Amino acid sequence: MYSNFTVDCVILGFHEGELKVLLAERNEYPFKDWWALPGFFVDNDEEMEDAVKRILYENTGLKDVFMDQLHSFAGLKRHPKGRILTVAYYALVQLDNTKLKTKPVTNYMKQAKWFPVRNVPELAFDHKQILDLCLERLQRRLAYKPIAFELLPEKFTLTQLQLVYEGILNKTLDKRNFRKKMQNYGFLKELDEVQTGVAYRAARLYKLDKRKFLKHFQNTVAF
Amino acid sequence: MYSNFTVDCVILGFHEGELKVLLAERNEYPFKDWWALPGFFVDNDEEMEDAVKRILYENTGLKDVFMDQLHSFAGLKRHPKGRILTVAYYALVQLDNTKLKTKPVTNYMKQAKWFPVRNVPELAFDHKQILDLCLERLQRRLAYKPIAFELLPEKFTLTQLQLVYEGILNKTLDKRNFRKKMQNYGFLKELDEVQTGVAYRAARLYKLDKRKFLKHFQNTVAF
DNA sequence: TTTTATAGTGTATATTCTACACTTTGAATA
DNA sequence: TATTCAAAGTGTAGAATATACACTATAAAA
Repeated sequence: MYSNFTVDCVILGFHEGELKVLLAERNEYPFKDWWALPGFFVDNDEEMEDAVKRILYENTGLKDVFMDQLHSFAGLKRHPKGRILTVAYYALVQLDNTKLKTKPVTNYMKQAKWFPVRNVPELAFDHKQILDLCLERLQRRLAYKPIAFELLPEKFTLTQLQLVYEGILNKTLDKRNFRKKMQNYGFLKELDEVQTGVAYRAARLYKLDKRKFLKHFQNTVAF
Repeated sequence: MYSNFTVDCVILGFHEGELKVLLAERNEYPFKDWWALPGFFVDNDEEMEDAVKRILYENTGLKDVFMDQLHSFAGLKRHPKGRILTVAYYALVQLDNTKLKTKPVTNYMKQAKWFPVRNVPELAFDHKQILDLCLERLQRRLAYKPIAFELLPEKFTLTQLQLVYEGILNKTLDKRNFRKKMQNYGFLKELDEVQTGVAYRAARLYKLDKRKFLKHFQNTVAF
């Protein structure tokens, strides 16, 4: 049995040097045929986080992803059928070519598709607002949560890491300064491995030492 | 008519050099006679923010206060009567001696009282968790939102401002460095007035130039 | 062997952060 | 009116961090 509130998910991935968001094409009124953030009613006996996981799985086939609550929206006019409270979450997934395929659908939606976050079609409900808030939050949280690393595979190059930072911050960064700073933090483990399958000099691979990361930022407050 | 979700308010003020939170003593089951964050069901035709304003007014007699959404809680076990989703907000009020009196009550609560935030009694539901999350958020947001100023009267001394920062960050700061930094930001207007009613050298009064403050922080993201 | 595309690296300057202690002021009071 | 009291107000030197900036190294492909 459904409860009376929904969760909406801003599902983000990083692909081709760009931050992408997964959108679903609705197959139900209101906003039939519009693109929207994947979301649905939470079951009565279901924890919110489990509902988010379920929606994530239905849309991407992925499990065990990083997620965090964003904000709740309950405007009287946000839904044409009357107020429906929604709790927005964001989820960060590690995309690679095999995972890029979206799962083809529940009955209430036609398809899911990845879009560059700064270039999305018009969205249903107040979902554009939710997306914008999400991007703003990510920029802040990037400074103290391991957000960038959740978007990358376990082993990554410094250039990939920089591209993720640039994608979230929406600005370019200086390569040398970026590397210096990251390496000074001391939470990157340099591996004895390099990239494979590239037609040029292969870059060194790194891993995040999450314990050190968390320790580094647990008590870091500005001032 | 009531909707099926509530708002809970972390109402904060600054008094006697300390950050204080307003708690209400419940007069209803569950948790009758326990201290709790003031909160109540949102009316069906009421915006959430208006519900927060209403609760704030009922408890303090104050209007026009700064507020911000914090987080939503919908755990299946948070309320003994079954899941009740609550949207937590925080509100920052300018306390002074005249405003310290709390309004004596609606029928669902016996009294409201101010407590030091780091020394509250055991709280009903998951309200301690909400309060802790609030304090953590405030520490982060202090760096880019005019939180400290919402807790102070329009005209304030630098020492008062420092005490607010210290109260929120829960640590002491160096006086000279604090002043240097604040004055360098350039969003404080030095007034031609000083404190009155003190038995020692009166301190200069300052005002916040909110436009400059917002401009200063609108695009400030770490990195 | 040359080309190509990206990896990888250092330095000088400016800015910000930190630690730290004494003098000034104004009201109260003796 | 001189003294006491309590807080206001102030500067500097050294450390750490941030910024701007351009070339060489490497590996695969042609």
